[in-house]
Amino acid sequence: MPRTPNVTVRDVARRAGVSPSTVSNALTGERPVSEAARRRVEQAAKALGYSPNMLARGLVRRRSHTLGVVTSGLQLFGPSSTLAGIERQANEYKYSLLLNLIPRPGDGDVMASLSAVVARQVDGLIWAVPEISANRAWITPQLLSRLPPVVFLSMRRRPRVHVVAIDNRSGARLAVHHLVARGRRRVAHVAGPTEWWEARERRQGWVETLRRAGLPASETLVAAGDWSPASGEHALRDLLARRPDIDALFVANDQMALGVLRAAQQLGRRVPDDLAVVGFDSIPESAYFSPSLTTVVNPMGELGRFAVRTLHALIEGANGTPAGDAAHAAALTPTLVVRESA
Amino acid sequence: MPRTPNVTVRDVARRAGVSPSTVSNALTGERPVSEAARRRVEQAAKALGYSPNMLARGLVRRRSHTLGVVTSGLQLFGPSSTLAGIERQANEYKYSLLLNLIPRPGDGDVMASLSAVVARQVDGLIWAVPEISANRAWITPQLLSRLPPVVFLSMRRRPRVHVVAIDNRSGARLAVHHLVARGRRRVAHVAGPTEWWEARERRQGWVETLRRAGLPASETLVAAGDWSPASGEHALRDLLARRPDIDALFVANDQMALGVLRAAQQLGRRVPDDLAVVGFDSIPESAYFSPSLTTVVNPMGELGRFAVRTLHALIEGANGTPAGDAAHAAALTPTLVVRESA
DNA sequence: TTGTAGGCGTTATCAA
DNA sequence: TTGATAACGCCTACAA
Repeated sequence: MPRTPNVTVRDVARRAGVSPSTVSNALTGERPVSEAARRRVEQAAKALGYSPNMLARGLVRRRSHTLGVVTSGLQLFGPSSTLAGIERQANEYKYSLLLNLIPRPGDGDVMASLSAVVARQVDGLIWAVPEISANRAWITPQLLSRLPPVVFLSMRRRPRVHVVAIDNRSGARLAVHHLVARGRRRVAHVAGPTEWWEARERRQGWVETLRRAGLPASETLVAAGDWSPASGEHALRDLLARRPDIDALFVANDQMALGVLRAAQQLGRRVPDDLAVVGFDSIPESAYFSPSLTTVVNPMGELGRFAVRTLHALIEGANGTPAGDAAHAAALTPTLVVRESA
Repeated sequence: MPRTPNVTVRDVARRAGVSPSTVSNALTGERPVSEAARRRVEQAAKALGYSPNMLARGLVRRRSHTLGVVTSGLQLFGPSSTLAGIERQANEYKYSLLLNLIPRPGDGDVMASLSAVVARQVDGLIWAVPEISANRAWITPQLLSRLPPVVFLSMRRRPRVHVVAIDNRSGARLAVHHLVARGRRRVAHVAGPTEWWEARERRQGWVETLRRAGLPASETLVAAGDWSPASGEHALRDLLARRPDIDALFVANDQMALGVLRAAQQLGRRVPDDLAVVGFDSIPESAYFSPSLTTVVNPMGELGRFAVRTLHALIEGANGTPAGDAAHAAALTPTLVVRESA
């Protein structure tokens, strides 16, 4: 399979009997070109199999039409849905995506990813790594000034930074409120890892709702997992050992909820009769758990799309009217889907 | 947040008191540079916050150090695991990834994706869209000659094309053999959509194994789904209506198996006693289904890594010794994980 | 070991 | 409307 040698504007120009600039103008439509010339150029381009070199174009235009995406944990439903949403919206804007995965999202060393992306001259950057411990410490005005416009996903609001996130707290409130409204009085919580911002938010929503209802939200009602089904199983056993009286459970994600359901079955607690369970995320499988899982619908795809739209506005604003200078934060609100488990 | 104006090699050179080429050589290590010069260059680069422009470098070197990945269905476990594997291996080789998603994988119109990727001068291409109906019709020598080296994932072998795939058929054999060896005699099959190559392979493995064991593999023992849990549920009802005598089921993926388990429970068939069930894929949740699912482990991540290694060899060979000219195909073999359902 | 000059493929500028 | 020319930022001969 011998590669065809590069066909350039000059080749097309020669064949069409015009100058390189005319070829460029004809193909990009930047400036008007006579109908005759345009036709000849298009013919020549097709005949030669010409395809413009975006690297060269990017070099002179100082625009790569590429967005960098740094994310993590792609094998999970959430991050991959977000990525899919990002891609769809980027496609609509004719952006390409440069993908970079971070192996350990809790790690602070992000310089490699950062410079890889920046060196490739992306027009904007979406930071979709979840906020864990101090893995946002690198965000300084100093460093940001060397980056293209950045939109951060799933982290708490910060001054002078653009953030787009799911409103985890309100999602948790939805879930817990549903349980309380059904008459449950001892609502426990299986939390995600404390280091995760999203886990803390969901827990906070649980606390707030119980307090508001005049119900206890004590430490003994909480067990933390690591998002995995195994940890959910473990958490329920722990919880029941400490507090055999609980009658409902808000679980911080669907995977752990799956483990909870299994453990409940093994321990002879009927769901929802003895123990009502609500999850979070709404992974596709959750509708087919036994019993099917009542859960919070996390609009991950929409989050991705929204991030791209925000970034697009930032990029356009950057070299036009200096629009988006005031950093802003936006939150998408989850909904609740009620099924058998609660 | 004002963007810093571009810092170039010339700026670094001026500050370090050397020539641009010395800067280049010092930073890339292409050619030897005196220790003194190197130190001054590095200092200057750091002070100026210099970051090389990969677009410019790619233009002159004719190497973008970027791999294009075209895939589909990212919200599913398989494709996203593969992508994660691709990324990991690409990272080790210092490649960046240009991601492109195809909305409808059964569609034949792939030219947009193709030219977007080619125009960005990727050094190689991984085509990870599943083979469905005639969505490979575009693969012609004519067109391939205009593309960089391409590795195709998950499709049947073809002459003059590099293919890396999971050996679906042998995975299916593993599953069915397990059922037969446990004494099951009427083993039905919930298949994926006929249009999918992978679905046909898995079904073929089912047929082969039953034939070899002298057991029937008739049409009435097959129901096709669309990979979703809902379709699995539906398929089991159909199957039992036709053939109430079946005692085992090989399901073409874990998601459908989840639907099957649920339907079985509702219909009062005990798994595995009345009906043994084996799935395919080994999604993380499957270990926590009730009962936990015996299934075929699909090395998706490994597939991605392998694809990148293959592509890397192709790229290196392309402009060195003309190595990988003979197209080749490789298949990764799945394994079986035995749990409660069979 | 270092510097100079030229060009990678494209678009922008300016003059025709 | 068109064409020559000069960048964009970098690397690689080649010369010193």
